[in-house]
Amino acid sequence: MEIATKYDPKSIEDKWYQFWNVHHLFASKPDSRKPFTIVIPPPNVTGVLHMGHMLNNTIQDVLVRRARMRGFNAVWVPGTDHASIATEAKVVKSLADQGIKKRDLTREQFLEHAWAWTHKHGGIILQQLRKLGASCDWDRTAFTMDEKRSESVTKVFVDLYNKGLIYRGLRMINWDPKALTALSTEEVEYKEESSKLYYLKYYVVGLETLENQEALEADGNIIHRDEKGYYAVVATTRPETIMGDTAMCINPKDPKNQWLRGHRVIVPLVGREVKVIEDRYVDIEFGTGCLKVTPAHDVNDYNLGKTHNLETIDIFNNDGTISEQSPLYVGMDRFACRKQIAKDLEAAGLMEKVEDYTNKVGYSQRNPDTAIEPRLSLQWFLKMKHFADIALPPVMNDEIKFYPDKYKNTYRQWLENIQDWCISRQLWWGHRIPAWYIEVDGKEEIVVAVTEEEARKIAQEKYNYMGAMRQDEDALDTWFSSWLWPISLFDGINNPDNEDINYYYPTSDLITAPDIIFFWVARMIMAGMEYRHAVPFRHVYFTGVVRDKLGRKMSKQLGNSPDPIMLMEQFGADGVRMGMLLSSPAGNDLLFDESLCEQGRNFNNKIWNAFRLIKGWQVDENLAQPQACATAVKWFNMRLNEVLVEMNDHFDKYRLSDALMAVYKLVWDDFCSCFLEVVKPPYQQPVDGKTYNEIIAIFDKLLRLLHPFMPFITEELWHGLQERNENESIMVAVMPEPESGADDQVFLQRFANTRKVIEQVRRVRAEKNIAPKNPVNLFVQRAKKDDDFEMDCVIEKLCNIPQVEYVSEKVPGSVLFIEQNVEYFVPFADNIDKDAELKKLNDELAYAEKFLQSVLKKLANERFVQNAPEQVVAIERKKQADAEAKIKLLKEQIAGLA
RNA sequence: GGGAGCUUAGCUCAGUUGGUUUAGAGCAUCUGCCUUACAAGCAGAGGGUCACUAGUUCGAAUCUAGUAGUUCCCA
Repeated sequence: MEIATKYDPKSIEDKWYQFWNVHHLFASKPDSRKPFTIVIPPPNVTGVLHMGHMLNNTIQDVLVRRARMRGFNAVWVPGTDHASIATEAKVVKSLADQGIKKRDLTREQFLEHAWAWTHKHGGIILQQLRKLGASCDWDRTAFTMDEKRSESVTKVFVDLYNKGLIYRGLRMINWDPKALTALSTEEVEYKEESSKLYYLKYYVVGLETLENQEALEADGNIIHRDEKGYYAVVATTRPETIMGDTAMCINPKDPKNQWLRGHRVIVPLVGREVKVIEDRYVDIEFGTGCLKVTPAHDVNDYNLGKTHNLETIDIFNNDGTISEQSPLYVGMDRFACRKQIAKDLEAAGLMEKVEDYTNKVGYSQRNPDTAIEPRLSLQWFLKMKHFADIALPPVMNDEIKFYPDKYKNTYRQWLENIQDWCISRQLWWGHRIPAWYIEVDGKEEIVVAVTEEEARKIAQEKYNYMGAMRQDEDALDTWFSSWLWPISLFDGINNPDNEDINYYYPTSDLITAPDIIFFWVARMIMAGMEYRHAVPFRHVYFTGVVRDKLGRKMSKQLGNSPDPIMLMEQFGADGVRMGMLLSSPAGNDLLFDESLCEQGRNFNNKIWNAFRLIKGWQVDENLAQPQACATAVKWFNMRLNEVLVEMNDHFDKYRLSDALMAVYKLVWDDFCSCFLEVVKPPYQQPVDGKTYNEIIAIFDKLLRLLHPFMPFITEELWHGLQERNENESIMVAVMPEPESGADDQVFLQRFANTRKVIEQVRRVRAEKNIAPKNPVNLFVQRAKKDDDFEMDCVIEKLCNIPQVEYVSEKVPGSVLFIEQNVEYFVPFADNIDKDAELKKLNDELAYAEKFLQSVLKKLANERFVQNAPEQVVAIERKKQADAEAKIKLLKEQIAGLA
């Protein structure tokens, strides 16, 4: 059989993915086995695969494949999210490119375009996941806006409204002037930026003459006056909002501004007279201690306005331009207006000074270039107190475990300071709010129901109303559907007692990024507790952020994100999977570098070639098994068992990269570099049947162990290893599990020591430039033990030594080394570099003596001997004895050479 | 401003209850090899004052406090 020397992933990946699909190996139905459920964090329906998805979905696939092989009825449910704001923005832009304006379309027309767009671009990402090898149950693919999911959302809205948990109210909300919609507080991201602090003059009304000399002269007053009169100075970062000023506020305890008490001041340029109010809220230290109050455009000012009964003047249109309510600059953009007003204030002599200033500005998460505008608006809200109360305990008592668990803190903090969730969005792409407005006796009433028919019924019953109804124009926040995902995927809202939901819920693991812990994770827990009275998942594994090797977040703007599809073409899906996993310990950011994928590809190639080696052998069933092979097989099986224990432990802690590294080293260092080298028959000679079968069994186990990490190559080789039935797959083969008591620690230690001897001999060969094909001799200065034959044959094979010999005397003319306080001699009559050997021995001696000293120092300390546990002292005494023995040997060797 | 985390080899990270750790791994580096599965490879080697300071202890990478740097979350 001819097998290529290099592994070519391209030729096999599609073949096996199709094979799995055709044989329905990803599909799951409830049965008597234990379920293992993962629901995919639904990617944006019109999105394309990026490195974050690669990491996230690789991890999910590893966990699902492993669970499947461990006998669980594993299901991984895929789907996509409608991503209201992002998708609507894309559709609006695409329409604009065709010369169509959204506002010229009806809601129905727009939605037609949006669905067309979704059908065209939707699901690309799910196709791409197939390339990665994702073993999703594709028959279950869902979309947050498909029929079942939409129905679930509507039902939940109506239910929560009826429970009094959803209300509609006028509140200060975060407004995105680009997307033209309200946002929740979570969707605002604060960025630090360097801006200006403008100091504006507010002249005091009617204070041309000094009427109250005493107040003016009181201690601490800081009084401003120029030829036009007395004035207060207000520091602001947003001078354009002065058109909405309806008061000026000072702190009643601020000595600087006592003289302003009870006066009125004139808003610069605007000319409006406003009163000076007093409130402890004002920070005395900030700026001058005088605060301009704009109740329509700042949350804190709004609260002041409520307390002090101030007028509210909304000077902005919804797109961030100046509104007709403003006396000046109508129609101008807010930022253009800021520049202009600064100039005009300067020109009018109303600007005291301008300073550089660093402040934090809130930006829209979905439109990172758009500063959000606080705005008073009528929106729908979900009361969160109740949900915080039910969602906190399961995480705090570890019913849901977070990996890493530091996120418990973050979670608790958020829930303890939770604000009501603004769930309405002024968008069309999404779930339309099931609320209808009617006019009863000149008053607006709201009817909330799942369908219009039902709404009509309620209107009639409750208000005896049969007239026209107008449905709310707004859609719901996308997260208001995502939070139901683990339930709605199994139709658990519409059919709360169906077989699927009862079987698959609660799900097992959730794999997601920490930046959506509030948006999604917390809210899923809330929905789960509310609608299933049970947690939605047992474990939450927060992946790190994929960064480039300079530590920068990957982004389109920087162009520092590789194309995952290209990567997979270059290194193979298995290679990329491995690259993703290798350097991503749970919760740590992953500094991605293509070289990691290269490492993955190299590993694939290594396995490929190990396979080539084994399959290239002739087998002779009549040959007796050589001792070296018997030893190697015995050792490797024990070693494998050890690694199985280690890997299970890593998996239990969600340390996937450590689990992968453990099997990586097992395959490369133990299996390829050691085991195969021992059992490898001499050139062009056959291998004995017993050993061969054992090798095949071992390789089979290794492939199964590797399968969750690298599904394609393992399936290919597993089928090449021996004849399989037509529908057999490694995907559903049994995962090797550790056997307790299978490994003999003494034997393992002996083998480890043997490997050290081998290394020493190889070092000697390397130092002396002896080619591997030239045999050398090895003499051991001790009596031969009964079981030495087990290990000697391994040394002989790996070092090309005819026979290991035991002697009672030193062997002159040798290079020597000490291992486990036994002397070994490699005779080397020709040219021993005495000086070099002496130097080496002296260095070793110096090291050993220094070590002995540190041990003796410890033992000389009475308090140590008295206080430390007996065991610890015994260990130190053993160290002492060993060191002394070694020093003795070294001294002898030095004497012998000199 | 409040909170949480991090700082160990050139890089990315392990290091479980303080004691077989004068500290491990992978990658990278250096040396020698196209040896018969693999140069996407083989054999070998070098590399660290565990951020800094003080303390607790017989004993500190590990515990405590402070300092510096850094990341994230919240306001």
